[in-house]
Amino acid sequence: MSINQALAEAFSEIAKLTELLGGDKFRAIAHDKVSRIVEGYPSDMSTVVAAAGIDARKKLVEIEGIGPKIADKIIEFVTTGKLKELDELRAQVPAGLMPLMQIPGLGPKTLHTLWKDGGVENLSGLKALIANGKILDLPRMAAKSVAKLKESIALAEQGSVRLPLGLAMPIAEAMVERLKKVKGVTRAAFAGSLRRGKETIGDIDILVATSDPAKVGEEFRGAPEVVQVISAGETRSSVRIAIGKDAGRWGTLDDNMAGPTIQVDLKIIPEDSWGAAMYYFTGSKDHNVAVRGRALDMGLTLNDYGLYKDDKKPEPHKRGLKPLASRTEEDIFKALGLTFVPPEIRENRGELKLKEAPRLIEIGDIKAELHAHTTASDGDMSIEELAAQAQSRGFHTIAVTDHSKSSAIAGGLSPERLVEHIAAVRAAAGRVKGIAILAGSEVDILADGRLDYDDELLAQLDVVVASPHAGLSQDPAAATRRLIKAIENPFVRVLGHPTGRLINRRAGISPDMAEVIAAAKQHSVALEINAYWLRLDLRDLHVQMAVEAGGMIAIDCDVHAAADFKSLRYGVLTGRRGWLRAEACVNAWEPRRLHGWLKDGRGRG
DNA sequence: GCCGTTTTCGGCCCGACTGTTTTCAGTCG
Repeated sequence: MSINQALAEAFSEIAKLTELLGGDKFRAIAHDKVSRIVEGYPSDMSTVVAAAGIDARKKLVEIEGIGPKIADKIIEFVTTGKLKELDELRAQVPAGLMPLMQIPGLGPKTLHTLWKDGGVENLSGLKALIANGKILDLPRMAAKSVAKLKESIALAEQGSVRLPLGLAMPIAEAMVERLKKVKGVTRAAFAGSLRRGKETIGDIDILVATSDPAKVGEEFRGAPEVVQVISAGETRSSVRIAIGKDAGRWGTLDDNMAGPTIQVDLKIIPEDSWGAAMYYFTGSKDHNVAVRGRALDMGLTLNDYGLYKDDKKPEPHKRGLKPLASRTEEDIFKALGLTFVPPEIRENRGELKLKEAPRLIEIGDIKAELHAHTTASDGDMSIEELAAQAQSRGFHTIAVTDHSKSSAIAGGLSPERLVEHIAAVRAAAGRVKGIAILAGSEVDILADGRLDYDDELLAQLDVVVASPHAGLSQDPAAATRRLIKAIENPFVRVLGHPTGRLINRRAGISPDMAEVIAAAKQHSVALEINAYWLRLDLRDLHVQMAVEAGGMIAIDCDVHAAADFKSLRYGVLTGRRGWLRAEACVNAWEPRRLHGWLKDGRGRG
């Protein structure tokens, strides 16, 4: 786990413990906010502290949301690996109590009561209190609440993990399409972290504008995959749906891939408030809080119905007040004097200070695929089928990059077979017109950083994608050396799925990304965003680091079958989350520039 | 615990839904 991740978890735990102990709510919120800030911070906090030396405290306080006390805690954590405050808080709470906060509907107040008045110290204690009926003696605990709690416990015991983007997106799109067909519906769309393109999704938010809210609600809650109706109001409903078990290329989901259910929220939106609602429910939370703070500073108030003059009274939309903006997201940004920013970068990481709308990479910009497999290794298309698929997507270049010899399980090519394969690719390139077919290889980076073929063989290739496949549990320092050594090989142009992580399955290696990015820039190597939704590697934060450092990015689908080209959208979303522009993405370059760079490393304009 | 061209103290985003209540607390997003 990265230091930032560890810090984020520590601050989040402090927030939860503070709430549970009945401490200051806003103190808890402040820690929770810092948890998200640290988690999303592009450089390691240990690096920040070390680089600033004696000025570490001053440096940290410059980060919005971090004050002197939090700064000291960060310094304490990165220097000692511990937080005294956290240890003290933990000592006050039974260890078995904290996991109960995962139970939906069970918040800090209720848990506090269960603990102090009901004597509950862990899950079995809670179950016993329910079983013997004594839970009914506690305040605000009657039959319905208890029944709901029992149901929630059962769901929590099944475990839940965030759903990978590539599984959530098709589910949401299918639901939106179905709701669009309901009579009276004028608009339907998904919002939330899915719209922002996050790599994993906690729940799906669907917004609908309709003349018949009741009918949409019924349709939504009555869908065949619904396993639980959590709430059912006039304008909002929440359900849990079962998730299909098809996890794409790599077969059936294992238990860590996805919870058996995911929550889906439906919001019925007045047509006039569509933009305000989309903005509100797209988030992120921290972006929303920052924007609404700005609104308040301007004497305005923003909710999911619109932007209103602030008269210090709640629910302006119910009192007949006319909003200053509400119909489109653009209207709201404009009325607040902000530059419109697309959903993917609404994370309160500097986007609100932009003077000009960023032109981020789009799917239509991608004109080349540099990472694809054929039947020669573990793909299921021939060279020409692959080329035809790429051509049908309007690409000018497709690189054939089958596995190297060490990836035996993926049918990696021996040096002799690679020589034959190169000839086959060149022959196909001669026959197929209208697209450049390049001879390449996805070469394993061995654990010590050596490549799987020698340089004489690599020299015969048009494209070398170097990727780590095995030895993914090595320590960060070794991983950093490994990747940098591969980058330094003069024939390498793309570093494929740099960490080897698989979302919800394995962490992969944790190299010092700043060093890897600097080396890649120096040697004119592009870092890949592997678009396959299980990988999304580089991840968004590292893309942003690379972009800020002036590095190059490749977005590749790691094609094994024709359907894999559809992953491109997830790679592009990840790029956009990292503020990537077409200029820095080699797949968006014109043929001459791309091929020139592949040949001699000089492609940067 | 953080933050500040109305504030260095007193705020801190805002509303829907539920269940237990007779007017609201708790949870969630």
